[in-house]
Formats: sequence, C-alpha cells, structure tokens
Amino acid sequence: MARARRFWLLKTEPESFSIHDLAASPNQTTCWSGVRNYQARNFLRDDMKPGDGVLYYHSGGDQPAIVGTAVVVREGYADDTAWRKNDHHYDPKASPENPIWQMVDIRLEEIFDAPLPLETLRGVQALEKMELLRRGSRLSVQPVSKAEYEAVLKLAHATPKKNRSKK
DNA sequence: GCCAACGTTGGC
DNA sequence: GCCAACGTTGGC
Repeated sequence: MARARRFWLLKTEPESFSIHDLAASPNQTTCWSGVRNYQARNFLRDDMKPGDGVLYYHSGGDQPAIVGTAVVVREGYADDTAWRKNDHHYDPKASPENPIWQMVDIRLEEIFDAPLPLETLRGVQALEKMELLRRGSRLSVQPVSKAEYEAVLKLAHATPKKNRSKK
C-alpha cells in the first residue's frame, strides 16, 4: 500500500543557499547537505520520501519568510560533505564508513510571487500549531501537516502579485 | 546587537 | 547520569 504523501519545511539562510540558488541549480535540483542536528537527521533518514512536499523557508535577514515549494526527489543518503575537511559543516567524527549525517535531494516546484513572512503566518488560525511558529523553534527540518501545507499554499496563491516587470 | 531557547560537551 | 558551561540559531 502506498504511503501517504508527507510534508516538510526546510530552513535555509538565503545568503547560504536561497530558493534562487535552487532555481539556478542543474535540473533545479539540489542535495540538502549540511544538516547537523540529530532530530533533523532522523527526519531526513527515516521519513522523507520522494514525492513529499517541501515548504522552502528563508531564515534571518530582514524578513524571514516561506518563499516557495519543492518536492523530495531522492530519499535519505549519506551526506558526504561531513568528511570534507574544508566544508563549513565538516564533522571529524564522520567518515564514509560511518557517515552519521544524511541528506535528501529536492527539486524546485514553485517560487511564490510574494514571500509569506513569519509575521503574516502568525496571524493565520490554520497555522496556530505550526512548528515554525513555536517560540524558540530552531529545527531546520520540520514536519508540516497536510492541512498546514495546504493553508500555506492557499495563502501564497491568494496574495496579490507584486508588480512584475513586463518583458 | 541582544537575548531566549535549545543542543552539545565534559567534569564530576 | 546530572548539570553547568558553552555554542548556535534565529527572531526581533
């Protein structure tokens, strides 16, 4: 029996890897490397499956916001950046024999016409219990309920489009 | 730049 | 196994 599609939220600092970087990647696909938190690792390793929906979140900066969606295209596998000495997320305890850390691949689905800032999300009743909005929530890979995912998409598509430059 | 929240480390 | 110290995240 097919497993139900699940939904996730992935955080990134836009200076490090923004949704525009994702859009510019080959096949608009990237490996989600660099996660160094066990709870997040477990989601990557055990629970995220191809076809799952992803909310793409930009943290930091002057406007933290959900900026688009992506889809999981490859399930968890060893994050080889962990044993690259020059990598920012290098972990001396990791090795090819004992990878410790995991990553998945995701492909861009949609960049929202306008980002959905945290501030906006906080006012939405359907998102009251969303992990992202919990005080002190720092997890960079979080489960999102189907209802929350759908509420976010609805909001994104209801937001009036900004002036788009005519080409 | 501040600081609350939280994870990790390491002494005991 | 406790817990204080420390480092990091990330909103504000």
